[in-house]
Amino acid sequence: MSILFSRQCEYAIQGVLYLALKPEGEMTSIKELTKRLDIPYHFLGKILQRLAAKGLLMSLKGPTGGFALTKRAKDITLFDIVEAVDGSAFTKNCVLGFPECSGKNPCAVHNTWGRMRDEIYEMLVSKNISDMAKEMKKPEYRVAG
Amino acid sequence: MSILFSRQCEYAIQGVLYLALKPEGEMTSIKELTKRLDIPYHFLGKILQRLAAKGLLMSLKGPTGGFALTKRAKDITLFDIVEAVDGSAFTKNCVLGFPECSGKNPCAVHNTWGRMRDEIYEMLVSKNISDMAKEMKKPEYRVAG
DNA sequence: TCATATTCAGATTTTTCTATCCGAATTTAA
DNA sequence: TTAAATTCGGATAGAAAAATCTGAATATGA
Repeated sequence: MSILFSRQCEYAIQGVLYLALKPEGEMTSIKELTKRLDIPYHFLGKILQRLAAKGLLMSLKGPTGGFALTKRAKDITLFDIVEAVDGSAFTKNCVLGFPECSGKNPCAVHNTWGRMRDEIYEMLVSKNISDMAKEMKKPEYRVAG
Repeated sequence: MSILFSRQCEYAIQGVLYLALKPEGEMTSIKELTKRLDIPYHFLGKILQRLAAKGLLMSLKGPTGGFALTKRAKDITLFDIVEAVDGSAFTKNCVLGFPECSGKNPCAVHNTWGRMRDEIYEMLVSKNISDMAKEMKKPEYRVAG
């Protein structure tokens, strides 16, 4: 079970991190991505199409075609990806599910969770994709096979 | 979309918080609960049955029947409920979804998220249901209608 | 005893998310 | 020009979660 993000969103993050290690402008095919990461082919295709539609990725058909980042990896944050795929519901909704929870009518963990939510948000915007990908020793070999 | 917990779990928490305001030993029917909280009748029934099976609640059939806490509200934490319904997957899995993420092979937010996860856990075990329910001005009237 | 109000158990439906399939459009390179 | 490799678009299937339905069992009180 996914924790904070939908599975789609996790796949999107993993894919973009992989793309971030590529030389700028080089195209990467879904085929290569799904071979290295452990993600179903057609599902990842859909996800990358969505990211392309949102302007995060560019795409090219034909042999030598594939996907690439539209911006430099330095200028992309985790939050950009999460927002594009899952939206920003987690910044708004009550963590206990009370529909009317708010500052004036707080649930019992409203303030505590508020601080944590801010920390999570900070985590998502603070690091860029380029640094993150390099930080992980071998993001592309994470999955055995 | 729910954030950290499944919808079932959110409903369970809301229900138990409501029960915590009742005099010790008093039975509360699903009917009353679903009238005050905004939760589908039969779904809540299933959830309370599960909590009863796990030993958190007791139940009684017939008129004047219903559900009640088995322990004093002071001795129940949010974590007790979350664990009973959602299990403890969120304490284990990688937040970015990398299947092989671990201390030796960490993803780019492994340590940061680890700290946050611990804080969340701390939040779940630190407060008891009794204090929480009282803290909220009127947990039972949260939902308009 | 009997009508009523409840929980209980299991099956079923609905909705949402995940994943797959297929054929068309596009691009490359021989 | 043609074969091959890719993305694209839309439909479909499958799985999981959420919600509903139905009838049985049980308890209450008149």
